Amino acid sequence: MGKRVTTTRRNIRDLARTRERILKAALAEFSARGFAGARTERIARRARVNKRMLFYCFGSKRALHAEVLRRKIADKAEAIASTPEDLAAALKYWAEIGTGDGDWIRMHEWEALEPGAWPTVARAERRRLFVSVHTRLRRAQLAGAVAPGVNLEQLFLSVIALSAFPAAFPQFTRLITGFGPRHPRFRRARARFLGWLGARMAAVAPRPLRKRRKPG
Amino acid sequence: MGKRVTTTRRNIRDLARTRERILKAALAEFSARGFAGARTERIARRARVNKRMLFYCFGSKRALHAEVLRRKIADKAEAIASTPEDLAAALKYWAEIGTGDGDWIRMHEWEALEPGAWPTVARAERRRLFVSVHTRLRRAQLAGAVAPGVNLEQLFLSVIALSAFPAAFPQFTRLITGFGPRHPRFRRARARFLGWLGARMAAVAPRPLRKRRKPG
DNA sequence: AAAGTTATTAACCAGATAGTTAATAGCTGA
DNA sequence: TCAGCTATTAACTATCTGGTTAATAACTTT
Repeated sequence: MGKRVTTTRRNIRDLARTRERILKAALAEFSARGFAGARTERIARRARVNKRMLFYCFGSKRALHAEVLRRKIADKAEAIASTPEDLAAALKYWAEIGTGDGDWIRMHEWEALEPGAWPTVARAERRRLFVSVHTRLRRAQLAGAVAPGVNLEQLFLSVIALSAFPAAFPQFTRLITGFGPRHPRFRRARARFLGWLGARMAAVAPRPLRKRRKPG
Repeated sequence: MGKRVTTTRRNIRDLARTRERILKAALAEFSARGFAGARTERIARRARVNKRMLFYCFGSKRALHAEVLRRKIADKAEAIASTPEDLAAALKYWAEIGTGDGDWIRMHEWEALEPGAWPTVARAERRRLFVSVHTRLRRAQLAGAVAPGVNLEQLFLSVIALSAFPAAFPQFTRLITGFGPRHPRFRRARARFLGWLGARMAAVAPRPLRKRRKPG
C-alpha cells in the first residue's frame, strides 16, 4: 500500500524479515501466555504473516519457542556480563534489567513452571554467563568489596532473587507495597532499599566506606 | 474391590468425599500445569471420579481453580501469621515454607503469569495475612531486632524474595549452585547464608547480639 | 523469456478439550 | 416398599489448535 515508489507490487518476498517479524511476535505471545497458552495463529496474526510461515521457518511451535528463548538470552548476555562489582550497584543494576525488560523475567518464569525439558535451551551460553559473573564477584570479594568468607553462589542467587522477585511476583509487590513493580514510586523505594542492603552485605564492617545515610 | 466387610456394594455415594478428592487432584494438576495447561479429564482420572463431577461440584474449570487457590491460602494462613520476629529465623522459616510445600510457590507463580483476573481470589484473606506479618515486623523493629528506619515493606518483600526464589526458579538454583532447591546440601548452604544475612540486616551494629560464626 | 526455485497463501484435518445431555443407581423418608 | 431426590455415569458436541497439503505468486538463473 503505497510505501514503494517505483513498484506497485504488494507481496515483497523477504524470508529474513519474515523470520524477524515472527520471532518478535512470538516473543510477545510466549511471554504473555507461556508455551501451552500461546497460539500459533495469534503469533501469525500479530506478525502479519500466514500461519504456515511459522512452520516453514521454524518447523514446530516448540522449535520456535526455543529459538525465541535462545535469542532473548543472547540479547541480555552483554548486559549481564558487565554486572558492576560493587554489591549495591549490582543489585540496582539487576533490578533495572529485571523491571526494564518484562519479557526477560517472564520467559524464565514460564520456563521454571512449564514441563518442557528446560536445561536444554542455551545451556552452555547460560553457564558461560554465570561463570563470568561469579568470577567478577570473587574478584570483588578479594578486593574487599564483599564480606570475606561469604558463600558466593548463595550471594549471587540472592542478588538475582532480590532484584527479580518484585517483577516475577507482581501480586506480592502490589499487595505489600501498594504499587506495581514498574511504578516509579516502587522503583525508587526499591532502589533505596537495595542500596542500603548492598552496603550491609558488602564489607566486614558495615559502615566504614561511605558516610552514613538514612537507611532504605 | 473388597475393602468393605459387611457390604458388597461398590458405589458408595459421598459428595463431600468426592469434592475433597477432586480438590486434591486439582491442586496437583493446577500446580503442575497451570490453569491453561491443566486438563479436566486428567483431574478426574487422578481423583478416580467421573469428569462430570467436576462440573457438578464446582461449575467450571475456572471456579474449581479459584477454590483450590483459596484453600491453599487458607491452609498456609496460620503458618504465615506465626512468622518469627527474629529476621534470620524468619528468613529460614519462610525458606522452609517455600521448599517444604512445592505447590505453594508454584500456585503463586502461575498466578503471576496467567492472565486470569488475579487479585480476585482471597484478596481480603491475603491482605489480612500481610498486615499481620507487617505488624509483627514493626514490633520487631521497635524492639531493636530490625535496623531502625528501614522500609519495612521493602524488607518484607525481600524476605519473601530471598526465601522463595530458589524454589521459584529452580533453573537458576541448579545452574548457580549445582543442586536443586530441595537438595539437602543446597538447603543447608542456603539456611547458613540466610542466617548470616538476617543477622546483617537485623540490628544497627551487625555483630552485637551473637558471638560471631564463620559467615554463610 | 522460459525454466527452475522458493516464499507465501487458502483450505483442510485429526486429535483434543471444556462443558452438556440424558439416563441410571444409590440413598432417604414416609 | 415405594416415591422422590441426588450423586454418578456414559456418550456426545461444538469448538479450537498444531500441523499439513497442494496450489500459486514472486524472485533467480540461464
